[in-house]
Amino acid sequence: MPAERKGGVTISQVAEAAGVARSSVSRAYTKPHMLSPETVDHIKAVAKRLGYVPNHTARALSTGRNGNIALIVPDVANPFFPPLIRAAQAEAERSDLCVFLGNSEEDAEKEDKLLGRLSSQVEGVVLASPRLSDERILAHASRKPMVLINRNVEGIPRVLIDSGTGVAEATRHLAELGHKRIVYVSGPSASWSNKQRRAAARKTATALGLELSVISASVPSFEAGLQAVPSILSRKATAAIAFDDVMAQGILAGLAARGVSVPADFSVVGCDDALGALMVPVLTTVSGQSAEAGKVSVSLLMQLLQSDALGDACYMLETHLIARSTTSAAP
Amino acid sequence: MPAERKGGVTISQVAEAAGVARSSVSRAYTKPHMLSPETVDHIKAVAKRLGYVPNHTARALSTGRNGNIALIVPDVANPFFPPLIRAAQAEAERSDLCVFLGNSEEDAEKEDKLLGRLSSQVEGVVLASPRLSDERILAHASRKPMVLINRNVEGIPRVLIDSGTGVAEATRHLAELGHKRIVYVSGPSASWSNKQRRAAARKTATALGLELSVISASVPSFEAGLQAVPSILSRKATAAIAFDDVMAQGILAGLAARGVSVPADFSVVGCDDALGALMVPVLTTVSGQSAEAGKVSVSLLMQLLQSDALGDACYMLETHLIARSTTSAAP
DNA sequence: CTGTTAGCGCTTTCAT
DNA sequence: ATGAAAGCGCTAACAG
Repeated sequence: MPAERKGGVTISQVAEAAGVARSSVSRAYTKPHMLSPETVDHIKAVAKRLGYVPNHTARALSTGRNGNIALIVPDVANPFFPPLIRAAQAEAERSDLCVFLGNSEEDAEKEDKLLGRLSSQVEGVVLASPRLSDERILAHASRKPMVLINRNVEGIPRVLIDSGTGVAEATRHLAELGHKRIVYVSGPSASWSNKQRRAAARKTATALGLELSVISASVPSFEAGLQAVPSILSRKATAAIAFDDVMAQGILAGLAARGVSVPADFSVVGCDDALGALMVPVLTTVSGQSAEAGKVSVSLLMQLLQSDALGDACYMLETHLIARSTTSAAP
Repeated sequence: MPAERKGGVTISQVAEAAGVARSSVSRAYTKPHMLSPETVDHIKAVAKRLGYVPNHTARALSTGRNGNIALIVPDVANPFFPPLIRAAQAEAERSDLCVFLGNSEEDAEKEDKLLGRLSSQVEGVVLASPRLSDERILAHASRKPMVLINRNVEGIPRVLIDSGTGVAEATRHLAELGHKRIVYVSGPSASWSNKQRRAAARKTATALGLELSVISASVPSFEAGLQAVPSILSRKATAAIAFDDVMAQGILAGLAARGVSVPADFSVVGCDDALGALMVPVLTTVSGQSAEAGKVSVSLLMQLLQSDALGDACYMLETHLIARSTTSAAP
């Protein structure tokens, strides 16, 4: 039994047992149309009887293609990513690819290492919300086909979730509700999305005559949101736009703990719609598209793998405000 | 440039450039102690200059070990799993393993396929909350080292989160609060955890003289929880224990929509503590341990890979009630 | 259609 | 301490 578990049946054994050449066995699996139907049947029958299973590794070494891709994310546990991962998986499966998942823990160095470690066994990689520098990203991209999610590096195919539009809508929404002072609670500084959101909030606020101040957090966590609350309150703001839903949720909790009721006394809007309608009260947020991003990214990667030249592909995904119950007229 | 991207530097090129044999280059990486320090330095220097990176696939073919493991879960997007995945990753990394992630979409057949597809390129697999039959699991386990999470199949190393104790505590908690009629909102029928939780609820309820009825749902989703609400209410129950936090959240939402206030009019408790304290009101739940399970499972797998015989390992993780704010005295 | 012959890039005895 | 040579299991020209 341990013998069966070890190694396994090889193509040669099948070939001998079937009385054909090794190449025929190989062809029976990869190019059946090149063999007579009877031969194929015969070979497959013998193979099955022997319990033959093609060795993926050997095939990969020979062909140079391993049928794997890597997906690297900053934090699997951040609810923004699971839908993305799920969709990417599904799309990969359509092309019969397996996916390595890498978790960088929001750390640029770790991301770098993962890229190095994984890239030797995949055909391409999709890098989601990288915290790495443009230089390093370019370096890796020059060695392996790569597509980026939520990072705008020219020359590398990328899918961008344009949360700028959604955040602008959110800001306008708050303005219309009569808010005058609002705060943007910032996320990771290396995050493209964060820069984009902050810029959109600032621009719109200025255009509308709102006062906007920014509070910084490095990691987008519930905790970070919670801790931002005293600072938010001290600025006499009546509404906050958070980098993402998780932080928004933390802000909600912090507000509740201080007896500030939402949305009566204070309005908050999140980003990504990662928590969906799971909460009570239901969070006003900016739509996410993370699943779509996951899907599109691997589909782009597929194209990249086939045509090599994909040009300077940049796929934009629209977002918009989803007004639910954490925003209302300014107190 | 595309030339650089193709293939890559091989051991032979390094050997030639360094004026040594291929085997020496190999040894410089895998058995440095067999070479003189100077030779190692020299080789590594040349290798670095050339941008040499050992080819994982070739090495795997030669050694028979690929340094990969597979982790298969029913649903990445279910908040129970991300922490598990994260912890498993981290533990795998400690042993310098890469992990393939498989998502079965709560579907037994898909799980079966994934297992087949992945097992040819990994050294072992950890199967979390499988929906597959014991037979199929055993079949796969006989071909590849495997450890199970939340599934009790004798002979296969497994880590079990004993939510029975926690659910019993929860039931007792409700009894003490004066609830007389409670309902257990069931999860996937193929889930070991579900059976265990239901059994614990039933047993404790009986012992305490509570009336317990069970409502079935096949997929543990927010939606499923939401849809269970009419049925729950029709049974005149005053409290519900849900298979997991996500369903509990759905129930909360359904209750809110019908104007039933929690915990004043109705109490609900979840399971897994997957949502942590992210919600308002904060969910009373049974602790989860999913991260610990992820960690322990790959650590067990490591042992299994080394010693082959691991005996009938069965690692139990304790759980207990976390009383927060969705439970209170019966109305 | 099918067999022969080289490798893919690396590890690993076996010599030296 | 280092080199030479033989594969790991499979695919891919190139012949027939």
